[in-house]
Amino acid sequence: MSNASVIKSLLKQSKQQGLDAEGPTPLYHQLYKLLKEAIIDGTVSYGAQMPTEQQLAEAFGLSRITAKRAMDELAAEQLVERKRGRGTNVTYKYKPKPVQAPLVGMLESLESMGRHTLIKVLDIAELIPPADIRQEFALGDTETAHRLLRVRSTEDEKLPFAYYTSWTVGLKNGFTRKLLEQTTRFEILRKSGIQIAKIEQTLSAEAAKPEVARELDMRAGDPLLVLVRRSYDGDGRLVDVLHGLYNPQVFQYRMSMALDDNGTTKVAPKAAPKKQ
Amino acid sequence: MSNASVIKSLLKQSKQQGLDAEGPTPLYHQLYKLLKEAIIDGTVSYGAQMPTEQQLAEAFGLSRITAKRAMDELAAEQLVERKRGRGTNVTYKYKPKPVQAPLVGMLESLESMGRHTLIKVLDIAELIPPADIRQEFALGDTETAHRLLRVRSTEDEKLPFAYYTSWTVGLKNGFTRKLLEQTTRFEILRKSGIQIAKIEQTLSAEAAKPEVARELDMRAGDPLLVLVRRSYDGDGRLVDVLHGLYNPQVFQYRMSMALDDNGTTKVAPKAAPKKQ
DNA sequence: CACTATTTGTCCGTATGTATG
DNA sequence: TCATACATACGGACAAATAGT
Repeated sequence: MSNASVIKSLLKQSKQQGLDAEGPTPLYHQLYKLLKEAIIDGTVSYGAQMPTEQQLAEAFGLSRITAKRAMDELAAEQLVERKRGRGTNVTYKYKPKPVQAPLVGMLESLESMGRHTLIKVLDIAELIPPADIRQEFALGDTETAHRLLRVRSTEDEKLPFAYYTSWTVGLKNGFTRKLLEQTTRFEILRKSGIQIAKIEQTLSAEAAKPEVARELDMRAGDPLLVLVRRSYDGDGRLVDVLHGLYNPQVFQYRMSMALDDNGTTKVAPKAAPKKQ
Repeated sequence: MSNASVIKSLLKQSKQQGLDAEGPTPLYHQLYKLLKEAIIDGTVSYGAQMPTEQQLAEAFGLSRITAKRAMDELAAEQLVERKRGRGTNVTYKYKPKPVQAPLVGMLESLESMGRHTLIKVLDIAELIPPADIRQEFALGDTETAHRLLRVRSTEDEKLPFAYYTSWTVGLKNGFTRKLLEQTTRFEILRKSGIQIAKIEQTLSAEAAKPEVARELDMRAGDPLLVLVRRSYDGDGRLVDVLHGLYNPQVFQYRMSMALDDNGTTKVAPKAAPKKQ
């Protein structure tokens, strides 16, 4: 029996997700959901024979009718085909997501990726920052800083994938739209006499706010990859805070490490927009 | 009427989540869940009066008995207190999470952080992987791999912050619970004759599925930081795929870089659970 | 004190859905 | 397919506690 292993695999799965006879959701629906997942994610593949009603009933400890109903629901959605005397076969074709193409280019820093991406400047302003930012810079209640709102997208597909909010102190002339679209922010700082000596980066995740979701072509509440980068000058003073919000569908942060025998690591971070 | 606004808010919520009379899960349970969320996240606060059974019934278009049952379930969990003639009041105290403190400790790899954390093994199984994993390992339709489900939490506060799913091929004896709780997975691989020579890590973000949310004490749909790590042996063969899902409230990935004049970087990744 | 409105508690009868053997 | 048991959901009716007039 080739499907003996299939049943076994499903059973183990059920221990995790649990078929709960006590819970409020009906058993046939729990089983249906479990089977559907196994089909959708390709655990049982196209054309494969599903377990029989009898086998399911025994394996999960339910009656045959309950197993039948679960399978009927699958059939109603055309995920399987049922034939009297022949059994039930999967008719859903699992489509693997386009494999993550090996990353192009290699970038030392998440933000300095001039070539194949496009920057749109949403806003340039010098204003009083919110309390948390003021505290980080140790600014007084009325002191100002330069805030930038920008969106980065792929040049070819015009697919927006990053939303940046940055706060900078100690700028003489501020930013201009033209400068920002041509050169990097890093360069502008350097020309303004500010030399970055150290950066601290933190990666996290958060839900997209509506205004960000709109710009990134996502829905509010969708998960975002978050990069917070604090840049310090030679004297250890914080001069810039950057919040980068990335659509994880399009952009991922990637790094590769070679291990020697001790387990010591050599790290080489890379990052790039994925190919669709 | 002071609770008019509460009802209004709940109704809007219901349009979001939707009370579905057709669906398989019973109405009283759907309503119960909706109300519970509103209480847990502080939408209706401690001591506040809940809508009456009559109001709920009208607002959601159900019978009083159904509304009553939902409220009774809340009372059974001591989330509310019910008194004849007086109504139903919230007895759950919403606790806002304290502000994130700076990180402590330093770790070479996200997974090898033995000291101050605790691992719980949810499941050990040898089963047929879903198609995407099978493809990565180049496995046939019936070949199996070893799957581990684990949860990592802080030792002191017992605060779960990471949910690991890992797939491993080429294991002789599989894993045992005892081994996993004592030594690292990395060690077990080494003893099984598998030497890891290179790893590839990708950081991303995704929404929490219900079974993960449950283990991490979060809500389904909440954003998670995702680490996917592929480990290769000396011959460049993929031997292990690890999916780490991290609660970003508790855990962040941090790295620090020193810059020289050229902009060349020396990277030192660190990661640690935050202090509450 | 009674009277009333409000709100929950309890019970009935009925129809439909779920699950078993 | 059938008979059976139990859960869900509805509408209605009445009782009991509470608070205000």
